[in-house]
Amino acid sequence: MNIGDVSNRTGLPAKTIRYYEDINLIKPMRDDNGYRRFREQDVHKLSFLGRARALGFTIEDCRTLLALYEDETRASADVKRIARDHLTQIEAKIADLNSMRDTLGHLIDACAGDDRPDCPILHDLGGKS
Amino acid sequence: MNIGDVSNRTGLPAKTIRYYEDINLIKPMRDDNGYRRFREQDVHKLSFLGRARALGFTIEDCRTLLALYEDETRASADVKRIARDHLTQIEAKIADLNSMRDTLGHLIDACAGDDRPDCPILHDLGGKS
DNA sequence: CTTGACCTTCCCGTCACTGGAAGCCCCATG
DNA sequence: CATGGGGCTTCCAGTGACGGGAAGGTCAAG
Repeated sequence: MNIGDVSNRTGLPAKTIRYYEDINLIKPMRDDNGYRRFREQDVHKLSFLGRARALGFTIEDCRTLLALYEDETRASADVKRIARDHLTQIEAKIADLNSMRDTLGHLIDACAGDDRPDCPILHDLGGKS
Repeated sequence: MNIGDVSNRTGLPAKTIRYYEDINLIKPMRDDNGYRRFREQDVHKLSFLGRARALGFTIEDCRTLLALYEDETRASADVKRIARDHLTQIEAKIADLNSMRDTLGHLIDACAGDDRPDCPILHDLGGKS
């Protein structure tokens, strides 16, 4: 299977697949013409990576998770710890964004949005004094 | 005022202040020894930028907002549009993160987190088949 | 034989900084 | 007057996770 087929099957851009090879997440074979040749095993790994990335795990987390996935003697506690740490990060980000959304929402509501210059948004950014 | 004082007063790292000069957000004077000399006006602009960045506006948004801030003939509608667009982005990000949090939360709850290898998190990442 | 779709590598750009090196400037102390 | 330490300068490189695009090799169809 060539990279285009793998891209179609996994939904990952070819660029991303090459990148994952660059950083040693996958090691596809090579044909005589230099083309990458992917086995089912590679496609499976890439699908795994796609799903892990979609859950927001960093590439380094993905690397670790993939290693655990392939380690029959893993402890699920190790996986759970990574996931929990990541969840904590996500929740922190959500909190940040919620705070921004609230502030911004109030300012937008207070702004007339017409052709006059008076603007509570700019007033707030300029200092609450 | 030197960059260190401005950093203390605005809370922005000196590196960031230099960067903002590099990209023409501010134009501090220079002393004979080459040191940047900041006026109150510069400090005020930097505080504005710090608050706008804290609300998650991109640098380019900040540039536009600063220009509007200094334009007495602005229309508040222009400001409001930028803010609303940004709010939309924030809400999209929050939705993404909430979805990640929910999925991840369920998986974490389902994972024993002990020394056995069975792990619903990895199982899910490996494909729901 | 040519066209056009794939594939390859390589390098630069993204965004908003951050770290660090090498070197100048200024003030206080011995 | 020398020295030491902190502050300032510029410049270069790295971050994360790719994406764009150039230059060129490969392959199957018409």
